[in-house]
Amino acid sequence: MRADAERSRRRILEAACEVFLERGPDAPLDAVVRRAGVGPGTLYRRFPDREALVRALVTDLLTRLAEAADRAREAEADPYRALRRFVHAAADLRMGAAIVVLLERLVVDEELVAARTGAVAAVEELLRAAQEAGQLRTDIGMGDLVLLCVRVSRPLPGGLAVLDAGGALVHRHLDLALAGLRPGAAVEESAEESGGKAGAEAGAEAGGPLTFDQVIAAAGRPGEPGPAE
Amino acid sequence: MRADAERSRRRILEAACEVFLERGPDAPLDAVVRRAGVGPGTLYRRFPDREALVRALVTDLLTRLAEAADRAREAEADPYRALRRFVHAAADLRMGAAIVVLLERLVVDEELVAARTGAVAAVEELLRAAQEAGQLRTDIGMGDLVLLCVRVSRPLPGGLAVLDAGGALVHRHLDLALAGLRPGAAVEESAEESGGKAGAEAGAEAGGPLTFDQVIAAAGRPGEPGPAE
DNA sequence: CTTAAGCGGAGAGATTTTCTCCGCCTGTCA
DNA sequence: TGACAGGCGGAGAAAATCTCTCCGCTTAAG
Repeated sequence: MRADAERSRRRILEAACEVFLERGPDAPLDAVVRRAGVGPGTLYRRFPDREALVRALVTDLLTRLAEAADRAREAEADPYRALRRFVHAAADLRMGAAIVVLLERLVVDEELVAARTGAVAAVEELLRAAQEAGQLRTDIGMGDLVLLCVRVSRPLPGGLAVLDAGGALVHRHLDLALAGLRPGAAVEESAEESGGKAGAEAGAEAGGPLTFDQVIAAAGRPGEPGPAE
Repeated sequence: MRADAERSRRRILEAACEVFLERGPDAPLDAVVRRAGVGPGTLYRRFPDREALVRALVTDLLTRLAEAADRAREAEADPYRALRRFVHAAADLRMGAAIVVLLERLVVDEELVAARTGAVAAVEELLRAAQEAGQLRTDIGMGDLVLLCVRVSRPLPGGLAVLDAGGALVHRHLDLALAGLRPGAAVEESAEESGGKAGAEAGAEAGGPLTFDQVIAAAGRPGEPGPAE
């Protein structure tokens, strides 16, 4: 593959990552093209359709995610610090967030499951180690960790995104969130007094840690719930 | 106003709130119509254009937000519990998140500023009280509180939204985030070791508490930054 | 029972999005 | 250095989506 072709490919993938993150997986490919600063032809030659682009992106991200986890574990002897380093790295790379946005649009074939399993295993290892060392609350599951990452590291809506310039704010808020996961942190009774409005019945079991399987199950079906997306 | 007209109006506002929250302030009004289960005619008769709808929505939300803050302060003697109650109420009503999404699309006239000031004052009061009582870290600003609320209570992207069914998960994660704001919570050195990739220069001053004014300033300008949204 | 306000939906027109084709440019290898 | 295969950007046709109006039927209110 020619050098400039490879460069284009990477620019497209990076642009796609950000665009999908900001505008959802249905964002016009045109927007990707514009952000990448290439012509439409270039995108469609490399990725025949939306599915191909998304698949390439997800595979790439899952791989890097697993690598980041391994690197974090090697770089920090302290289990909590390793976990923290990983979480920050994932946020930097816009990964955690991007993946869940995208997974739902794909038929998850074997290759994808393999990549996902690898990444999850690496992160789970970090989580478990921190919990066993008594440095993290034990009522937190992989699902909680992943979702918290997604929530905190997603770009803010609309004009607020500028606050995140450079990523400094994301890191600040990630640390705030992580602080809530330390064993010392106060735990509130869920109380269930939620107020009159929103349904008080627990759809997902609110009590225990959220497992990763629950997250996968939810991501599995496209637009099933709700009154016609 | 006839009873059914009022009912339609409310259904439209509720639908609009969710749709704008999920798909941004440019979401097709068609989608609002579909979710509300009314005909297009009904929407356009009540709200001549997008601006009218957005304005009605924001005004309504700001008012309710201020009310919720007052109610929380009266219901709980303990300052931290009052703040917590308010935060959960705001999440239930999809408010904090909706407002910031929408404010940027509006010319903020006097009426809007008044409503906003009222709401902010009420919440600021809650925050200050909790901090003075020593129940909350003092390196947290209104901006942090608001943004954390936005981040945690926004609907999850895509299919993951089903995990939030009933709102149980949002409340769980809100409590996790709040736990990170307690005085006891561990504070990390920001370290700035972010990793090679993302720019390490601090766009927003990463150090101190984020003020509400900073948030407003950011929300003020539409799509100024970035390489052509 | 009367009546006017309200409602849902069909659909015209405008806008946006997808994707192809083609002529020029640029790495790469001899 | 020169030749050329592969790559590039962009114009633009075809399809999809979105906005908003008009109209005949329904329904709340007196």
